[in-house]
Amino acid sequence: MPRAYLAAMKASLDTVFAALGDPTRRAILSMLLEDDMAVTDVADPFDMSLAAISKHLVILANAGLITQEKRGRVKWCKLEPDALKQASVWMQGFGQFEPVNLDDFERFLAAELGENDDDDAGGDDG
Amino acid sequence: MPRAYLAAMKASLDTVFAALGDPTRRAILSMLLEDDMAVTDVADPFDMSLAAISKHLVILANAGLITQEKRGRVKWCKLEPDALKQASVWMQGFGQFEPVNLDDFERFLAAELGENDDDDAGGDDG
DNA sequence: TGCATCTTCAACCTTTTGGTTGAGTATGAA
DNA sequence: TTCATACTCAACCAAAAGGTTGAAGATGCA
Repeated sequence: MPRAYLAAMKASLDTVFAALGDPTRRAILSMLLEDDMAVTDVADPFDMSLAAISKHLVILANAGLITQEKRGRVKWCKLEPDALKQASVWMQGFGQFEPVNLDDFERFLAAELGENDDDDAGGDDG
Repeated sequence: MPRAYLAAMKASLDTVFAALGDPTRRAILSMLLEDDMAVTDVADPFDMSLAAISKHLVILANAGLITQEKRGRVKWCKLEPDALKQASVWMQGFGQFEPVNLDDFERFLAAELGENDDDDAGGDDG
């Protein structure tokens, strides 16, 4: 098999993309965009046991997408966006996309919400 | 749950990232970077049945990452890099990465091969 | 010490995923 | 028509993923 294909099969990309494949884990990453959080607080908005969230966090940590640091009883979770970089490089290699900025990201989120979220009555800030 | 998290859970992102989570499927995408291919030819380098590859192709097509067009007996598979774009936007929203160009991509592939592939004697350029 | 809190572990369950095989369909060629 | 090629379908299987529950460690507090 040609060598570039081996690179595409690299394990680290594997763990990153597999981690991103689960919607709960992507939601967790989005939450951590705003601030570091304790495991309990990460779990809070989800309709799922703490143990399940704990497992998701292990998967994210193994992929390098977050780090966890215990201070006292509390284990703090921190987003590590650098781990996304190699995956991003891989993806952009395909499309030669133009660079994307935060504006694009926010517009993207807004568009997604417009499609999805019809219980969002009002509260639209521009 | 805050609205941005819902966006992070969007189904289309889900299918794209889940599709990318499998190393065989990423390898297929890499192969299609070079040229459109028939299903049989896609399957050829893999140590796996044609039926298995056929299923992978369905997953890639459902994620919008490829399209398939039947001409005669042959079903041609074509890379659709645009589907990667929204995933790329999502990822870049996290890191505010600098734009990446094809050079970066190739350097990335080279570095991966350096780590992995020790039958690669020489060819190390800084 | 005793108790509450934060988190993980272990055992278990169900569903999904990724693979196989053999048969079946569609097309092309002789 | 007959045969070969290109691909998919259906049934099945094993392993992995994602969830649950209850118990068990750590740690902090009174």
